[in-house]
Amino acid sequence: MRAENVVIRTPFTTMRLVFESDVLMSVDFLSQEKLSPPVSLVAKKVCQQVDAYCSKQLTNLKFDVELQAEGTPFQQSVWRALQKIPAGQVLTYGQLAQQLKTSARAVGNACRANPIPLLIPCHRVVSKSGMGGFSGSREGAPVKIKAWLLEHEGVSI
DNA sequence: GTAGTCGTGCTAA
DNA sequence: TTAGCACGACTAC
Repeated sequence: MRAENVVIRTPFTTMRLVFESDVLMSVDFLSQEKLSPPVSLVAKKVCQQVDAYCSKQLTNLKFDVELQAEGTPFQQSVWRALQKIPAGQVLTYGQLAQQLKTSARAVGNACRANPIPLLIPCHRVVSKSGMGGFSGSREGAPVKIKAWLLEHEGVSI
């Protein structure tokens, strides 16, 4: 299996994208790491699209890259619903739970398990009483990244 | 208004 | 089976 780790810098943080055989497997946010430019055609294309997103040329990210987010059937259904939320629009955990006929906490759990934040836009789901968490955390740097992304898309919480 | 409590749906161990 | 969650509703003060 061909694996590729790409580390790029964005205006909000440094991102690591992990590809396996031209399929994007996971994305994580790093405070600091040596950059590692994309090599494969697919990785280059994704990085260009992330750049375009960051420079507001393409705030509504629709990546034509294959994603493979591994999770339970329930998590997959939540992630599919997340990908349908357009840029600039946010839903609360409760609203999304209502759509999926489940509970807000269950949606939060699925969001926490999202291995590909940004491309699966879990930042567009917020708590009824505030920002909610991001990237597995309810406070600190991840939440600041979430705030940046929402502000970038023209959403104020 | 806000802090505390509990119900909820789901996952992982 | 049980503990732990990126939540929300309800209650008491």
